[in-house]
Amino acid sequence: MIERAPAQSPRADMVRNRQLLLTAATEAFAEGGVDVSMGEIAQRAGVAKGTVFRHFPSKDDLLAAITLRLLDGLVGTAERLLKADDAGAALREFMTAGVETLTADRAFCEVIGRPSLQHAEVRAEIARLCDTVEALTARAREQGAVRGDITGTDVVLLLGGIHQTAAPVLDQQPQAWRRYLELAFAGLFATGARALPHHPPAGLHLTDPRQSARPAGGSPPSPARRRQEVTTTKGHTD
Amino acid sequence: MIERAPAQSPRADMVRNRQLLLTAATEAFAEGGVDVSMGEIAQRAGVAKGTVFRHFPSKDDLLAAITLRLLDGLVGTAERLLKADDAGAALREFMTAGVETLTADRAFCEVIGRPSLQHAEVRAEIARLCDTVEALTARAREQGAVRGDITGTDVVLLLGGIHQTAAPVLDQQPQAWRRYLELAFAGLFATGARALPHHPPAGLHLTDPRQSARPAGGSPPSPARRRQEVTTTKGHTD
Amino acid sequence: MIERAPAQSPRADMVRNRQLLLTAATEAFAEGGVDVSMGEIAQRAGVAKGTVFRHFPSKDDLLAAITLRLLDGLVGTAERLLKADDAGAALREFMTAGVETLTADRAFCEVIGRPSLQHAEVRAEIARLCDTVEALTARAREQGAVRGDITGTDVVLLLGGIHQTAAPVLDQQPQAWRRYLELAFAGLFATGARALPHHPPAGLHLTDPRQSARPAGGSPPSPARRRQEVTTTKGHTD
Amino acid sequence: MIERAPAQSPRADMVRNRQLLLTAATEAFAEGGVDVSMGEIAQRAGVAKGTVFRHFPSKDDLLAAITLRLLDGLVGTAERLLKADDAGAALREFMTAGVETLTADRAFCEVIGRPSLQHAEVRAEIARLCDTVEALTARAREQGAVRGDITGTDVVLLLGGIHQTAAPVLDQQPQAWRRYLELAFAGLFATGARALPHHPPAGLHLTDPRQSARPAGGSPPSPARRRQEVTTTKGHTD
DNA sequence: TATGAATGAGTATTCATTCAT
DNA sequence: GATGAATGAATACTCATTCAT
Repeated sequence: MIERAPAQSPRADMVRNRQLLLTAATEAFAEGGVDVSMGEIAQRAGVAKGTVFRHFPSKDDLLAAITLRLLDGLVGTAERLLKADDAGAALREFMTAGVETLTADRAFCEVIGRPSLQHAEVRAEIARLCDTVEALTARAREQGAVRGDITGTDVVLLLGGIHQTAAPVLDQQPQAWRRYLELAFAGLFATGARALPHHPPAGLHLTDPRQSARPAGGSPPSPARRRQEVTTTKGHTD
Repeated sequence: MIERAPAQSPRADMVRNRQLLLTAATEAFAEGGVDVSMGEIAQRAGVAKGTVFRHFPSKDDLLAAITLRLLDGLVGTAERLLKADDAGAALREFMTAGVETLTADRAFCEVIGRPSLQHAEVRAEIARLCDTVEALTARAREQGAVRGDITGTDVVLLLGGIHQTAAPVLDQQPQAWRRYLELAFAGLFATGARALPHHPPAGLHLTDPRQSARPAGGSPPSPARRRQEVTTTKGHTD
Repeated sequence: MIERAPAQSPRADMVRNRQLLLTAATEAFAEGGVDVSMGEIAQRAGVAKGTVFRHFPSKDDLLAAITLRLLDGLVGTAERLLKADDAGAALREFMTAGVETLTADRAFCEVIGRPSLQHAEVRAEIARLCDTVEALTARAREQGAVRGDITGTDVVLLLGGIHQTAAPVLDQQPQAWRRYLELAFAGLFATGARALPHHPPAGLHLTDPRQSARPAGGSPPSPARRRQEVTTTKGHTD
Repeated sequence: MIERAPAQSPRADMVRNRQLLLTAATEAFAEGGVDVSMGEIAQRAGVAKGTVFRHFPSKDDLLAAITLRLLDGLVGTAERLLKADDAGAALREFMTAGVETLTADRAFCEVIGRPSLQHAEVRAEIARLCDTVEALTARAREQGAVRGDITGTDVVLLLGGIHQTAAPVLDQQPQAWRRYLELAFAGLFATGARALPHHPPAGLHLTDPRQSARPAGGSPPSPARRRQEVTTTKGHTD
């Protein structure tokens, strides 16, 4: 109902809308977490609700797309830093970038933090991130810049942990994460410290959540659950 | 639907139900986060929905009750450890207990992590926890067991951070948090490390969420939002 | 579930649905009073519950829309009659139309009758009605057709009163209101009668109900009451 | 659980409670209308909810009991006035008392106004009231104090109408009903006025609402409706 | 392709009523 | 008889998703 400039290709508009949506959704989720409604995102992007669903068949797909963009960014950063001379400094820089990213995006944390929220693609990208960061970490280990028992997966996991440490005071002290990042560095670079217990996680090669059903005591998965398999963890029963 | 012990007084059943509810709710929230419905909790506890509301007039009250139990436990632990000789070991023990507690309860983290989810009582108890832990930390500092720039609030915040670090692999490796706890200790006890940047948070003396409205760019607060001021952050639109 | 005329634009259906809803709601409220549920209205209109809320974001809005339609009709009638030569006859005609309207709609009375049920818009329209009717009445007074101490607000109030007089026998004698209307005329046009006591109401310029809390003796306003500020007056306890 | 003074007879307490309840309920309903909850009434009376139900098996029964008391009062007043010399003045006095009673009790109006809210006993008492008032009116007619075409049922109905006229301004002008009562007198006593149209209602000998089902278009009476047959008119659907 | 109206399952919460103590 | 805990149907309202235009 609103005219659009006749763009170069018929697809130009679609591409534009996709960008608009990703931007709006990133912002919206960042501010409000995964519970922000599709309607609000549509509105922020200035498109109709139907358009959101044309581009992303479900809310989960949209969440996945956004998360992937962020993960890609981190992977890119890690890859770039792989070329730096000082591997310790590179690791520092990567982690700083990583925590900053998380701090800006609440939804990202929620998605990353809950296995049940994850798309296959996201899981794959997480694996890629872990691999790249493992390379980064390996170099730092070899250069003696980090303690020897630290893995790439540790580093990736720490990103979320450091962010979470500062999260409760985020409103009052938006930079507090820097404090806890430094504290983590102190641990990470404490080459003389006592060895870490418990073997390092094998990576975040998370299993498909659909296979790890309710551990115990739950009711059978109601049919109404079918929709929303991924987004919601709302158990329910009735 | 559930057998009942032939209790002596009508209160006996009520007490039992309250316990049943707290247990069921703790479990349910731990598994599914704060979005688990009251209906599911009722069912898990084997009572009718109305019974949940008789015991906890609103979902927030239930959440608060659960959270308070956990916080009380932590405060108790901290108080007990205040009497230990070795303040460093005491701090270690407190943090171990703390992270373990968190690991058992996802909702706890969500409630603690989001100022907007908090009851006045919960905020008060958090303050109390911070104070007690500050005392614990002060002793450790004085004994030279921890670096000098660590506060009690730092310690409390770290509990959530350490837990979060391991959370993504919780299903596969339920003990992974021990690894990151030790790593945190390495940072905390690294007395020679470089000073932490950014002054320590003043405590978790969180402000009343009703005063810190949506920061920016949001949609106008729909009137229907009025309900549920505390629990939900769900935006919506259409 | 219901046949639809093959309309030209998507709006056609929407308009139709809006009409369907207003009609169904008017009927439903007329029969059952304001306590009829939104679900029943949806069903009567042959639409889903969500559709009702798309058109009228809350029950109050629906009630207000219906009431406004009726008020508008009355204002229109009054304005038209302002041009008549015989002001007394015009007033008679207006009142006849008014009572007839009310008789067709119970909810209208409940909404008009209770200050606490009112939308700002409804209050404004009531004020407009009073003003127009005051003009009508003033002319009748000047022409000596009505007693001198009758105001427009009196006339508007009488509409509800006359309707109410006949309401208990509405089912058995749907035209009984004509009898009481005539009786009211006899009072109104009784120019020689003794003066009315108590000064006339200043108009129905009702105050915002949120400022006039429970007068006395009540229970403390439960927080859960916040929702539904307008529609319900349901106290509760337990 | 609370000791009570060992009253004369074992029933003394019951009688007391019944009074307490009737008083509390009258007040509560007067203030809040029929939607006040049984819980609130119990609380106001200082008894437990169960006690309310022991005395009045359902909310309708309680409502009926209260309404009967008021009706009884009116019948008593009418009977007393039957002995007065000046029948016109007696009628005036009766109506004044009647409207005043109504004005003090919102629930009474709701119950009287809606056939569907009525108990058989209430209907019988209304009939008795009509009869008594008919006698009162007949005397006034015979004395030429009222116009000849006015019946006792007219008078009873007018009570509600006059009250309703002033109801919308009740908060601001609690005495406004006197104005409309006088206006009604002017009509009633206007012996020279034109004859009233439409034959007078045969009385309020209302039919059992259960026999006059939904007139048209409604949904089938849901089984869940069975309870609450009288009180609620809440249709519902889903 | 974009739109936005319609859908309908889901949520928290209320309240009359029942029943064990 | 009194108590108050438990019940469960009902209600207003939300939101992901579908589908006609």
